[in-house]
Amino acid sequence: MDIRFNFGQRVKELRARSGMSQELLAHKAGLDRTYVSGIERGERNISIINIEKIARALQVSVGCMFTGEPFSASNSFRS
Amino acid sequence: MDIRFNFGQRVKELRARSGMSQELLAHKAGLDRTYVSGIERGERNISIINIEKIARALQVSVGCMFTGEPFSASNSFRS
DNA sequence: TCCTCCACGGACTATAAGTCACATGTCCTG
DNA sequence: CAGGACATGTGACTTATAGTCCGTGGAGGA
Repeated sequence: MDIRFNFGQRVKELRARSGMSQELLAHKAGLDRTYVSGIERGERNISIINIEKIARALQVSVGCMFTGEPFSASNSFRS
Repeated sequence: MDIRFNFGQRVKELRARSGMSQELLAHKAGLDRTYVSGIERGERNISIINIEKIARALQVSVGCMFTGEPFSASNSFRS
């Protein structure tokens, strides 16, 4: 499976969970709406800096973006 | 603070733990040795596909690359 | 001295970032 | 039904930078 697709699905899931539109998420992350759309569709090979922007906008940890865990519990220890 | 730096430190840590040189890691990941060097020094804005390549080469989950967890305990995405 | 490992640079090429116009579809409301 | 507001998909495009390939030099170990 393509990690871009999985990541996109994860973004979509987390965004839906917080009730945001692509446009609002894009605005919070400082990105373009169509760019976020491309990410969710798995068409963008997003870089680590933009991954972090998305995570921040979604209010989850970056690690959380790559797990099925509902919340950012992954950073339980350390920091 | 800079996610590139933190990611680089994490790569360095995991690589050291598995006793690989930058060159070997680069070869396993299918990347250039100077590029891996740049990543570890926090100078590279690596993309998600290459993050996955590095994770694979290090035999850990992608999520593991962003946590302090020693092993790939949480694995929801798979190839 | 050789050898391995790594930081770092210059010069490229490949591709991500970022933006736009427009299309589609849904759900309203007059 | 026509209209408007809103959410999203999509192709095309330019600019910025990711990523490669050549190298040098230094530290440390055998």
